[in-house]
Parts: sequence; structure tokens; C-alpha cells
Amino acid sequence: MKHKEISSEQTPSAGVPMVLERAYPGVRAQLKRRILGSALACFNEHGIEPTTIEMILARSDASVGNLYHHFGSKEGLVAALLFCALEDQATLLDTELANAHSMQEGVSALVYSYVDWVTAQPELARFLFQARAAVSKGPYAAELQQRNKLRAKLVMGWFAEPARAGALKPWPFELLPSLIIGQAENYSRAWLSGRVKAPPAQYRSMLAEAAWLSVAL
Amino acid sequence: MKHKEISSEQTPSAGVPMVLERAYPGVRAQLKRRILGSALACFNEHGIEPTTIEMILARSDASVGNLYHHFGSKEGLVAALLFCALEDQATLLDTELANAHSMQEGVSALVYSYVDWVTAQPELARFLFQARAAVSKGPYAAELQQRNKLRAKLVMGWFAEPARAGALKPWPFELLPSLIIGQAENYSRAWLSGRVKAPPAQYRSMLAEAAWLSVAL
Amino acid sequence: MKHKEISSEQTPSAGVPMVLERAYPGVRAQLKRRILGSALACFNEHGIEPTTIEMILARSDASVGNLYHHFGSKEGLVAALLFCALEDQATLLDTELANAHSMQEGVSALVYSYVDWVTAQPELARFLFQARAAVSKGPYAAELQQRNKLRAKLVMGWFAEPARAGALKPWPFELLPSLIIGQAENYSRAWLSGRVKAPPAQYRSMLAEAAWLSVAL
Amino acid sequence: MKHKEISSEQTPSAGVPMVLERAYPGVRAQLKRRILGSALACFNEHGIEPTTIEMILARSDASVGNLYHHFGSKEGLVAALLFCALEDQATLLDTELANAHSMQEGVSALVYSYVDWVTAQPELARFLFQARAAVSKGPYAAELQQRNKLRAKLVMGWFAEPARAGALKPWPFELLPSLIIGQAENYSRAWLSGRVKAPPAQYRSMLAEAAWLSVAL
DNA sequence: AATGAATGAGCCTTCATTCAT
DNA sequence: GATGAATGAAGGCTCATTCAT
Repeated sequence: MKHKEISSEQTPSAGVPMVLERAYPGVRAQLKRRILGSALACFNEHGIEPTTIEMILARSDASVGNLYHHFGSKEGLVAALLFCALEDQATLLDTELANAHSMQEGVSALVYSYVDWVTAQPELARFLFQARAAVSKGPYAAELQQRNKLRAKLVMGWFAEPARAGALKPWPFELLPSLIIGQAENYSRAWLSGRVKAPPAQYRSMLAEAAWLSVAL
Repeated sequence: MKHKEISSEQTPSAGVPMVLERAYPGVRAQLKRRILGSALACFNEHGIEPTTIEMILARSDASVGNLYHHFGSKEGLVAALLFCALEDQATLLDTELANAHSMQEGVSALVYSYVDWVTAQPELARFLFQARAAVSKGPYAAELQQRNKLRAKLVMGWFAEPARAGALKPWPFELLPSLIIGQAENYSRAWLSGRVKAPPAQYRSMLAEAAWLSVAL
Repeated sequence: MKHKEISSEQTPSAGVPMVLERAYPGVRAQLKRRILGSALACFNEHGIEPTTIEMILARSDASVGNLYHHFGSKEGLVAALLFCALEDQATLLDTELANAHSMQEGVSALVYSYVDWVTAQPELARFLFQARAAVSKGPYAAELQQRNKLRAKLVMGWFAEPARAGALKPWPFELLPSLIIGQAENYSRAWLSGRVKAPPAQYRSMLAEAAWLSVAL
Repeated sequence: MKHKEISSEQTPSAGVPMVLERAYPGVRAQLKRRILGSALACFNEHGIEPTTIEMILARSDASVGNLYHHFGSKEGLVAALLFCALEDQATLLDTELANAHSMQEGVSALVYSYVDWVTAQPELARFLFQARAAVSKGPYAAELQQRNKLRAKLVMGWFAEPARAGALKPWPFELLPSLIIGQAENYSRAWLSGRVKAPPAQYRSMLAEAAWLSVAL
């Protein structure tokens, strides 16, 4: 099995991440995308709470009414962005997991898709870390929780497959996700906050190997 | 080398963590401690930004003037709490590291002290995760950064000791901290947010073993 | 002279008072009537100011543009409804007054037509009480005032008729309208707000008698 | 029994009605009273809804925070003013009713105290007519309703006294209040809106006589 | 040390209205 | 005639902070 490194994608409209283009396609959604892009930048620069609606407006040349017409509230805007990011991240994982067969390939798929996505979408990744906490306290908490449950079931399903199950240490199941993804996540956070220099994807094979050594029988 | 599990500590004054008692001892600082305890609870319940001064006041039966007399500002209060927590966490690590001799014992010391502290001080741990981001943007950012640097140097010093250095895989140095602490941190976050049930300290030996397998030559 | 009780009228189009049908007849004005009906309901449920254009739209399945095409502004809509109600009320009074000959019959005509109309059109009546105050402050104030003056002159004319004038107490003229209509109005308000149960028309003869006793020589 | 006419009261602090002075006495409540006075004036000039917090602030030289410190919300301010007015009106009626013995004197007490109060407190009276409708839809509706019930019971008690009950026409009880007060109320509204010139108190004896003729056996 | 009334910049949001299609 | 996306002025309210006592 081969893994291609994903490079940071180019964006046709200046400043608007490709991911948003994918989520809200078409010319008519242009302004909507510009608002999302502006919001993403502001949230990352100042944090979600400190970002004011006006900051987002100034950066996107939109009007208040328009923002509220499309997203209903600041919280709605944050949620839209969050679900967008989660969707994109999930798509990548699903693709990689579909190509994995052995347990070790599965572990690699998780680690690779994680670090590749963070490296390709640093802005969205940075936002994700803030937004999850914020959204779980707001009115979109239920929607988020439901989504998380669905994803967890899907991934857990792959790993629980009887044919591969014997390859792991007989350790508590609830420990497994942390053992596989913990190191990659920790390094990704460090990279996003500038504490380390090399992008996570550069260390993908080491991170995957380390994860595998941790869980392999 | 032996490691004793640390149990959640009892608090003499209702609701005020022992850690605060240690940091601000004496009868005269009673109100100060009560404010800190109240703030901690509020920050964890609603988040730092959404917590208002009034919420903290209501829970601690203090007056506005009093709070400002002791902490100068809301940011000062957050910083005081943060440094308190960091201090406590550092003390525990220093103790454990002092008893460690081999490289493997050092890795265990890091993992053990981390999960033990989180398990013993879940409230402070939860707060720590929020506060670091908040403080790095405020007026206490420099103080925090300086402190971090100091701690990093201290710990890195231990691991760079020539006598033990050969025991590790020849991987990039900036990857090491993530490999050692990433899994424990990830599981701790999961526990604090209720996604898993067993307290981190219960899995300390497995987490230490996994970390060691990841980095050992 | 005989007075027939007026029963609450049936409406052909669901929910749209007959009065509006009369004021804006024809199939082409259907949507216009639906908007008026919706507005009337909203104004009575929430008050005029608190009612938003969107509320009216939602209830009438019309579009913003359409509403503004027909009524020009929110105030225009309120005014249209108000003049509609005043017109209807006036028509009834004119009819009854035309059949009255003695002074006592005139007093009865006033009281009867008032309570009968309120009982037959409770929705419009409720609206009337709000709308008069609102419109007197807006751009249709002049139109309303002029209309009021015209009506007052007309009615006053009937009562000033020399042949009947001697039947009244020699009290100040400006007191007369209040003495005749005050009790009926007060009871009507009480009924519309639910404070009393019996519809005003049920007590029409007593109210007319009370009014007559108050003013008769 | 004698009835003294009540003249419009002088106010020590410029522009603040005596009634407010009575309701919130003391030097420390000075600013609170100034806010209430300013709000009263604004509400009467522009209506309750159209009045903005800023208008009230500008007229009273208070700060936003202060207004919200004392009244919690715009609705709270309206309610405070309303209850103040109702209290004052009630006090006057209670006094007059205490001096009345025969049924006719009771009717006079009602009419006199009503017109005297409106004449003495035209500002509060004008406000009363708006505020009742506004408050019955807001969060203070329950408090208002309870108050109304209490007052109604008290007054009804006086009129239901067996010794006097025989003096009235055997008409429905729910009609009685309207018959007694309806004319006075209608004339008061007319005066407050400028449609008639003479203050209600000037016609007090006629209004009382008219009411008595309406209900007397 | 302690109190809490007072301050006011600034926030999120609403909503009547316009206008290009 | 009909549509509804877009506009933006303005509103109610929050909340960290100050300061006289």
C-alpha cells in the first residue's frame, strides 16, 4: 500500500480555503464562502470569543444582515465551519481506511490521514481545536455529539473486524484511540502553536511506527 | 523504583482544592483562596471567557472591590490560577524525576507524574487546558513563556544526560516530547471530557510501557 | 324602532374577516386581503410594534416585495387596516342613526351600533384600540384626524338638531360623548381583554338605558 | 361627607413627580428617581416602545450601567413605574372609600378619586393607559395580574356589603364597574389626548351623578 | 482590607426597507 | 406583478473596571 503526501491546496478565490469551496460550491454561494473564510481567519488570529462580528464583516466585505441571513448567529457560523472541517477530515480518513487491509495498515491510515490533513489544512486544524470545546457548550452541541457518535462507530467497526483483532495487545479498548492518535495529535498541536518547526506530515512514518509499536502484540 | 498512586486529596475548607491551600497558606488568605476556588469552578463549568466576574463573586461571597484588590484583573486571576497549577504539576514531576535513573525510568516518571496529577487534580487539569491558550494571548504571556522555557530546559537537561542518551531511537529531538507524553495527554483529555470512564492513573503502567516502546532503541 | 342583533359574520376565505372582503373585493385582491388578515391576527397577538414584517409574511405566504408593493410600509399596512375598521364601524352607525328619531333613540343607536360592532368584529375592535394611538403618531396622523373631525361633525349634527335638543340635561357639551358611550366602551374593553364573559351586545339594552338615564333631563 | 379637590402637586426636585419621591424616598435613591422621572416623560412623549434607553439616559444624566443596575431591563423600568402609579391611585381610593357609608357615597368615592387622581397626575395617568397593555404581555404580567385581583377583591368587598346592596338595580354584576367608572374614564382619556379642555375633576359632581343615575334602583 | 454603586465602551442581533432579477 | 437576497442603522444589554466611602 502506498500513501501519497498531500500538499497544501491552492485556492481559486483568494483567501478562501478549498475545503469551503467544496462544501458550498457555485457562484451564488460566493459571499457565503467569503464570510466563512474571513471568520476562519479571525477565529484563528484572535480566538473564537474575542472575534467580533464586525471583524468578520470588515474582512469579508459583507453586511451584518447578510451574515445573519446565512448563518443565523455567531454560534451558527462557528458550527458551520466546524462541520465543514470535520467533514473534510472524515472524507480523507475514509479514503485511506478503504485501502488498508492489515491491522498495521489501519493504524497507519489513521495516523497518516490525521497528520496529512493537519499539514494540508493548518488553518482549519487550528480552528478545530478551539471550536470543538466552544460548540459542545452551545446550541449545536447535540448535532456535534450525534456526528461524533456516528464517526466513532464507523471507525471502531473497522478495528473490531474479527480477522484483524488478534494483532493487538490485550489492553483495555478505551485506551486504544489514545495510543494510536495521541502522539500525532500532540505533535500537531505543537506544530500549530509554533513550538516545533517540521510539519507533522514530515514525520508521518515515525509517528505511524511509534503508534504501531505501542499497540502491536 | 516504586511509584505510589496519588489519591484525590481532601480539602479542609469546603470546595477549595488543597493546591490552593498550599499556594496561599494562612487564615488571612482565606478569602483569596475562596475566590480562586470559585473562579476555578466557574471557569470549568462555563469556560474562561463566558465566566463573568459576577459569577465568581456570587459563588465566593466576595465583593468586586475585594477581587480586584487581590488579583488586579480577570486576567490576573486566571494567571494566578494557572501558575498555581503549573507549580503543583512541576513539583510532582521534579520529585519523580529525582528518583529515576535509567532512561526508561525517566520516561515512566514523566508519564506517571502526568497521569497521577491529572487524576488527583481533575479540576485544575481541566482548567489548565483552557488557560494556557487564554493566557498566551494576554498580558501574562511573557511570564508564561519564560516559565515554560525554564521548565523545558530543566526536563530536557535530564534526558540529554550523556550516560543515558544512547537508549533512544535516533529520531528527531523535537518529536520526543510528543512520543512520550502524547498518549497520556490524549487519554487524560478524553477522561476529563467524559468520553472514557477509567481515570488515567489506572492505566499508568500501560501508558508508560507504550511510551517506552515508542522511543526505545 | 327595532334593532336586530348582529351575529359574528362568516368568512368565505378561511381566516380573513368579511370586513376586508368588503373593503377589497375581487379575486385579484385575494393576496392583499390575506396579508391584511394575517397582519390583523399578528397585531392582536403580539401588539403592533412587536409584530415584524416577517411574522405577517409567514402567516400569509406572501413575499416581502409583495407586501411593500401593496402597502408601501408597515405603517401603511396599519393605516389601511385602521381605516377599514373605522369605515365599517361608521357604516353601521349611520344605518342605525338613520332609523332613529327621538333623542332617546339616537342615544340607543350610538350604544347599540357600538356594542353590536364590537361583538361582531372583536378582532377589528381589539386592533382599533391599539391602532388609533399608533397611527396618530405616524405619517397617517393627518388623514386620521381629518376623518375623525368629519365623523364627529356628522354625529354632532344629528344631536344638535333643535327639535330634539331640549331633551338633555343642561350639562357641558364636551361631556356628552363620554356620558353616552363611556360605559359601553369600558365594558367592551373588559370583554376583549377577557375580564368579563358576556359579549357587550348581550347587555345592549341595559347599556343604552344607563346612558339615557345619565343624559336625560 | 366632603371631598376636597386635589391640586397638581409641586415637586421638590425639578421634574420628578411627587409620587416617585414617595415611592423611593431618601437621598441615595435620587438618581433612581431621576431615571424614573425621565422614563415617564419619554414614554409619554413618544410611547413606550419607541422610547429608547438612550433617550431616557440623555434626559436623566445617568449611565446605561446604572439604569440596568436599578431596573434590570427596560421592561423592569416600565413595571416599576406602573406599580408606582397603581399604588398611588389605590391609596387615594382607599382613603375616599373609608369615608363613604351609603352606596351613593361609594359610587362617588370611586368616581371622585378616579378623576381627581387623573387630574392631579396627568403624566402618570397617560402612562398608565399605555403601560397596562405593555406589561400584561411581558415578564411582569403575573405580578400585575395578581395585584389587579387583590385590588378588585378589596373594592368588590365594599360594594357587596349586605347593608348597602339593595340600593342597586338588579343588573348583572359584571356590568357594574363599567357603569360606574366608564364615563369618567372615557372623559379622562379625552382630556389626556387633548380632545376636550376642562380637566376631569371640574366635572366630578356631574360624572358622579351620572354614574349614580345609571346604577341606582 | 473591604464594599458596591456607578461607569461606558462595545457587543450581538433585529428588522424595516431596497432593488436586481 | 412577484420574488427574496442584501442592506445597515439602531436597539437593548453585558460586563470588566473604577472609586468614593
